Amino acid sequence: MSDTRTRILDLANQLTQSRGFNGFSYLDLAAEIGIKNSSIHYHFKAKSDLALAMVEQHRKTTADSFAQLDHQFARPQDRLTAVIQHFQADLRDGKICLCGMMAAEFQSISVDVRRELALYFRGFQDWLSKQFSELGHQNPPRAALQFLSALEGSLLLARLQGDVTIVSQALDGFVNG
Amino acid sequence: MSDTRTRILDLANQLTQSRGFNGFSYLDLAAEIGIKNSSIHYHFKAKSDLALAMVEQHRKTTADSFAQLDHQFARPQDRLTAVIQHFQADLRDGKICLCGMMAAEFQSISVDVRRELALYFRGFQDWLSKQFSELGHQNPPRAALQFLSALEGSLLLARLQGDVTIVSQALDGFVNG
DNA sequence: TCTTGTATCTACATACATGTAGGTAGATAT
DNA sequence: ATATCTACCTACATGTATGTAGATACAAGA
Repeated sequence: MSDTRTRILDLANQLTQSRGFNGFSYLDLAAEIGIKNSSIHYHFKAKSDLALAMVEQHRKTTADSFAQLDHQFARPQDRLTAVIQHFQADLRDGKICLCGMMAAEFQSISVDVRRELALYFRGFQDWLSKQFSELGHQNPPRAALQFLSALEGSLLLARLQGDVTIVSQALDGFVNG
Repeated sequence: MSDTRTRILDLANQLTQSRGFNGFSYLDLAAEIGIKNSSIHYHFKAKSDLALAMVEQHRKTTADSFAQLDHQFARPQDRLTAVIQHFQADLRDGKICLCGMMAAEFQSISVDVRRELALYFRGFQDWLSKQFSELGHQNPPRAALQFLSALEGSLLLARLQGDVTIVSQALDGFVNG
């Protein structure tokens, strides 16, 4: 895999997180990377192929991150806190969850990408569920869904209001009391 | 105010809720209404004017709806349930919260529209806060923020997974237990 | 050396989005 | 009757998005 391909994916990731997948073009990518837009087509024939590659890659790196958190922190609360801080860090650059962004663009994406997105959220929810299970919650999958929903929604509100603490406010019931 | 202007606003509302504000064009509006795209410009000089008019109108109709719920239902729980059912009804047509959708498109909208969106969410949160206050919550504004975040996030997840019950699952802690 | 693959390029095709300029037809007001 | 307003129109300008066709430079393998 060429370095250029990686650079395209990374840049597309950033732009999707800030502007949405429909918020940038191959011309934007090409200009920033310093090649021609037809060269982007060489790596990703259609933009929908780029979308699929992005979500597939993001699913994998996210799974890795979860595995890493599992052995980095002994307490589930600390893992959840780390997750929250991760999203807050992106938020400071105006970036929100890649897959949340694409979920908002649901109508314009292919069924392949939709399926991949659904798998991402399922993986996220399953991992959260394990954390709440360890914490002794009576209904871990439910708690996981509530955490995930609150996270995605609060990211939208926090960015709009320019206040990253909105995310922690929306989620503090899960990691504390 | 002409009937055409109203039809434009209504259609733009529906399309924003399903495809996002950047997911339709003046040509789409014109084709559906049966006029030319330049006639849309007559009513809304620029697309950003349309955005502003939409959010302003939505703020007003939402405020009216809240006032109506207040005297239609005696118990705050019933009002919250009605709100949830309202969003679930839209969801069955593939439509999610107008302002949630536009919040996701944050980067591409003008500061005027951003301010109007922020006012919408503030109004929503304030009303929710009153409900939780009546219910004896210890921190009503916090509960309101959590409800609102979970609502917006669960709409994205529910639409992606094609399961409206995800919304009630994400919010049942607020209206029950 | 010849062939194949990789990564890029130039040039073009097609479509759409956003708007502007200027005209028209009918209603209303003076 | 004349002037103005409302709501629409045709025609066009400009820019952008997505993508294709075909050429080029260069490296590696048979």
